[in-house]
Amino acid sequence: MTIKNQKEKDILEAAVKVFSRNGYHSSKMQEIADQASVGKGTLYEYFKGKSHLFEEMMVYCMDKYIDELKNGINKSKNIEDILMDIARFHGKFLKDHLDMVQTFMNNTTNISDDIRCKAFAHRELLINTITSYIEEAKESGSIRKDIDEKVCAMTLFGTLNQFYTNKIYIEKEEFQDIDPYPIVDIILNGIK
Amino acid sequence: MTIKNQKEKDILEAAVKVFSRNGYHSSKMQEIADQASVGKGTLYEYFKGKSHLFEEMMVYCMDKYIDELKNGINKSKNIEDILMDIARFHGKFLKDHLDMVQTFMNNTTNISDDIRCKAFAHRELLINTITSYIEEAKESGSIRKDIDEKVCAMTLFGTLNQFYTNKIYIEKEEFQDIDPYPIVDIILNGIK
Amino acid sequence: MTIKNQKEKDILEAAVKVFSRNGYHSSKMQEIADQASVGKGTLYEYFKGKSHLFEEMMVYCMDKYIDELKNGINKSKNIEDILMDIARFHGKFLKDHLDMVQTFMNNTTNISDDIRCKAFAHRELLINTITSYIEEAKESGSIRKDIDEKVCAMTLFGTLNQFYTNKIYIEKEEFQDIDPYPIVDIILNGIK
Amino acid sequence: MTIKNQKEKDILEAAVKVFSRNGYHSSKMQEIADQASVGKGTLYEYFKGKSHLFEEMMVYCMDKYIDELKNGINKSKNIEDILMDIARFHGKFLKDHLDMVQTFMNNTTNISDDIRCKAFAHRELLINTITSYIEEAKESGSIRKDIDEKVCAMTLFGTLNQFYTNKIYIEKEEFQDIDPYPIVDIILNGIK
DNA sequence: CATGAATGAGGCTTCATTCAT
DNA sequence: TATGAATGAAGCCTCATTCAT
Repeated sequence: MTIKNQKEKDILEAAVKVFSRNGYHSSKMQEIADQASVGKGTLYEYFKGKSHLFEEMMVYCMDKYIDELKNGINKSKNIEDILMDIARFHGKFLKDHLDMVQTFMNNTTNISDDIRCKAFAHRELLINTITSYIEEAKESGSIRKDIDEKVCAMTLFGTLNQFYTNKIYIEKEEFQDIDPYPIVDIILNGIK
Repeated sequence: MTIKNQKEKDILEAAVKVFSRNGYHSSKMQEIADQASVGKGTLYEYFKGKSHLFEEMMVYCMDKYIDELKNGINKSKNIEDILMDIARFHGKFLKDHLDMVQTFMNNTTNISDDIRCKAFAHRELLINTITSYIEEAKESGSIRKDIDEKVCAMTLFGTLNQFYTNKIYIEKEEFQDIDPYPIVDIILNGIK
Repeated sequence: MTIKNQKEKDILEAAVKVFSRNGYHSSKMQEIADQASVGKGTLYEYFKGKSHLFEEMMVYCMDKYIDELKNGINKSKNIEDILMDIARFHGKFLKDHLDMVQTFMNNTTNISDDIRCKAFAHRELLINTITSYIEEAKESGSIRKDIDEKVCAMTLFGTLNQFYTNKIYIEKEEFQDIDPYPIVDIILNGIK
Repeated sequence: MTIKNQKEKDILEAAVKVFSRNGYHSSKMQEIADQASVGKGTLYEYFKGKSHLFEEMMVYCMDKYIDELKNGINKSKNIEDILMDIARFHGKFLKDHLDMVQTFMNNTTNISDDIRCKAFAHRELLINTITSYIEEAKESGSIRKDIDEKVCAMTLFGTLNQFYTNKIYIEKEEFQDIDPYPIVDIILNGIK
């Protein structure tokens, strides 16, 4: 997907906001149109329908996440710094784009099989990006050889989501105040 | 919630199946009624409405999960065995009640604020149950004193979900074939 | 209609209360059953269905009204006393059976054509009863010979309803405090 | 309420027809849409829901009645002419807008308390308009000083409704053939 | 006789999508 | 290209009625 023009981007940003606020089914095309300051019909000039808009929004979010992740991580660092970077990046990304990420993370079930599949594929892509960092660290020798890098990425990713979701929704903490070190510590050193 | 009679249980089991298949919004009361082999009106004899049925189903799932978890874990074992037990239990529970757990794990966004809150509260309860196991292990000295047991529980829980979700939806593996040891290994020993 | 037994009467009295409170469509069979302290199914032992129960209730009310009217009016009195008697009786009947009369008066439109016709027929019967009093008074010479007794009855009846409805619903007056003399005065003496 | 455009008016006119035919509860939104030759959804573009449409229709009828009443009565006439004018107007209005008036007059019970209150308030407004005519006649000396003008208005109004309802539904007379003089005669001169 | 659990037809309402302007 | 008025399919829920006990 290439963003054709500013209006398409406006609609995507509006979609991110609205879908994030309400989830897929509770979001109305009218609300997205209002948020984007365009007419309802205009949405259909740029996107085939609601589910298409949702998918495009997911891709848009994904790209943004991965782009920013790539720019935010300094590969030369050691594994501990990399994990902390990823964790902090995840936190910062949540802080800046909370709505996007939450939408992306949570909208897996209450949508059609088709969209659900695409969502999983996107999530996979994201995990693969993290996996590649682990892989490099493994090759450089800073982590054990017998670690499956994908399992490791999933551990990190799943934990971060669980952790931040909890902090946000249950403990109502501010992002800047959340210290991801306990998680990184467990992943690095184990609990034993 | 106490289950008054068999029909109420039938409806709950049907609700679990249908909500799990389609998520909250895509599930139709008619479909749940069909699945339970009762008339549509009968649902309303037992539950005030769709959202009420969903909530009751969540509680029903939670209770089942926690009950079975408590029965499935032998507390006298060492921490490694406990983690493997929890992991295997999670896997077995997914195998037996895949639909329930997935519904419970994923329906967080596309629902009303009210239901979402309850869902988070239930998830919290579940994590607390796992936390208590970690706590005991910590007290018995089998894990480091500086570990936050809740962070540890979240790490385990988030990872297991991520891991199994991936195995099921992406890699299409059978539950009995999934070995959770790599995850337990990371959590126990770290990746370094 | 002859009232078979006490239970049938209980149901009719309950129907009067409930239909009066809520009108035809907002009254539920369950509520009538509760009010009569019988099971919902029992209603159908005595009445074919809701509309049948409504009709029977109307007849029951009508009979009660006419019976009480006949007993309450002393025919030997002069026309002024008769009109005041009818007015006061209407007032007292409203006081004692407000619910019945209001139901009877107002449920003309929001019901099926069939029931509506019966309601009109009942209303006609009621007006005819009043008409007969006017007729006697006309024959006894206490009112003008050129008065159409039915128009007179309708004037009285229509006015009383308008008057009492207004007092009850708009001015919230108590029945015993309502003096119908102004109406009787107008009908007797005119406004000129 | 200001009528925004022709379509809103079409819907209101359709609502008048349908509600009049069937009453509130037996009228279906689909039937109103069909009568107005619009889609069912269009009703909801103009009115929040069924009860809102009903209320707006009542106001629409009221305004129409009062407007036409004000234009149809020549205030300079004596009281007899005024009463005959009001009676004939009521008859003509019934002839032209039978459905509206009947709906307005009869839908008092089978509706929610909220709507019922509004209906009473509207009826009150209508009676007040008639009252004002009586008041003027009283001030001009053409009727007795001891007449309560509101009681008089209610007498006229209640009687006309009773009278015309009877003629239409029981005697099936045509409007143009109904002579309201007998009523006016009673009100003017009394029955004595 | 009496009951009330079970039923399903029917209606209000929502909202994604279309299309004339 | 941009719009938003119009649409109608679809779903939740109510409640009169039935019937097994």
